[in-house]
Amino acid sequence: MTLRYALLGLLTRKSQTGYELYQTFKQQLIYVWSSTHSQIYKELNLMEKHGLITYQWIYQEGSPNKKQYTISYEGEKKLAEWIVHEQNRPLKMKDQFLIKASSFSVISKSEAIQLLEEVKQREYDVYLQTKKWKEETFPNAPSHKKTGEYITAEFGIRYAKMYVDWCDWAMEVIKQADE
Amino acid sequence: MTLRYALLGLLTRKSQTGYELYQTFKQQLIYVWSSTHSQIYKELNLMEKHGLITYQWIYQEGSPNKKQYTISYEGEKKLAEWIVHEQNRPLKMKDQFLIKASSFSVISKSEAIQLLEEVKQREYDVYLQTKKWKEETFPNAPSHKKTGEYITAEFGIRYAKMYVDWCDWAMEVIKQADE
DNA sequence: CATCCCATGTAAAAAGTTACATGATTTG
DNA sequence: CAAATCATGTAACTTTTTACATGGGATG
Repeated sequence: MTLRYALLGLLTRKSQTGYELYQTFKQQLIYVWSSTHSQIYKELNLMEKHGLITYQWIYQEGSPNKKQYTISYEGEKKLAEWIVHEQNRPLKMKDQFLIKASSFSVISKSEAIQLLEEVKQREYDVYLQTKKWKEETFPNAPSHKKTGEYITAEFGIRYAKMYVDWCDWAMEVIKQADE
Repeated sequence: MTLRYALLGLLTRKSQTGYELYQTFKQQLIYVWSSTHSQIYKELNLMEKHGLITYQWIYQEGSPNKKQYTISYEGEKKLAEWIVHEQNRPLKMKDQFLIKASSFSVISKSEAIQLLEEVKQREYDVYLQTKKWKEETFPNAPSHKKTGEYITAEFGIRYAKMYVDWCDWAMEVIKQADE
């Protein structure tokens, strides 16, 4: 059910298509919630049937037509209710690389360092990209209306930065460890 | 399949039961990989059938009997192979609270701050607990044999610390935001 | 006296992933 | 000329969650 509220939340920012919502998950919310386009399209159809959102077809020449979704009054009411009253659940992480890292003792030091180098690069790219987006989108701290977007962007930046720094630290630890 | 290798990795540290493995996921690996006991018991049974692990019953009086699993040579070989050659997948996060945070504009500033305060406390507890465990378990940087455990513990500490600091920052942002 | 801990499992339901499907336009 | 982007969807499959099941011992 959380996906439903994640989508409702994004639709309070502006009316948008399933495709755009998916892009936001991939680009701005990787450290918040992950989803796939097939899941999002399915959920949007259900949400529309439940009256939480409405849509209108936008006809385009050249590009495929698209469905622009708008949150309903009912949807906004349910969202606010959920945020305040739904019991908090612990986060769930699935980080394949950290599973590998937790077993670094079964591979060589040089192989471990190479894997860390690759992941560091990946996280550093995310860091730069998210930081750039946040600085362009919010040159100053925004009003309460945009706080949600602002603070989650900052979370992403801090997460990626923490990951990069940890990679550097871990490589040093491995280099200096006794065999 | 990643759960399988996560379990194999933990079994390289020492022979242990499904129950103990589940405790480790809950306590030491919350920011790495999450799983449930039902999934772990099922996977261990499959892994045993595939010859990746073996087990022996340990009979106990008073407490229920338990199955102690040990990684096989085959299992260790498959694990090392997987770590080096399995293609890296991007991490997948499911953080219900950050979904709520991303929609803070639909609730009041005071409600948002209360939610942040609760989550901050939760993360701070994890921070203290993980830090204590790491300092007790590794008074000094360990040899390569224990690097995996050491660096993932450090990751957990840094993650929880980052989360706590971000909560403080976010509360300030919300307090100072225009309505 | 209720709840938690230990310890293992099964079964049903929900959520999530991957592959298939279409097709014009743009980019390298 | 291959691949990526835009745009939506379905179907099969895998993974994950939740509930059910058992039962003694310890804790509050």
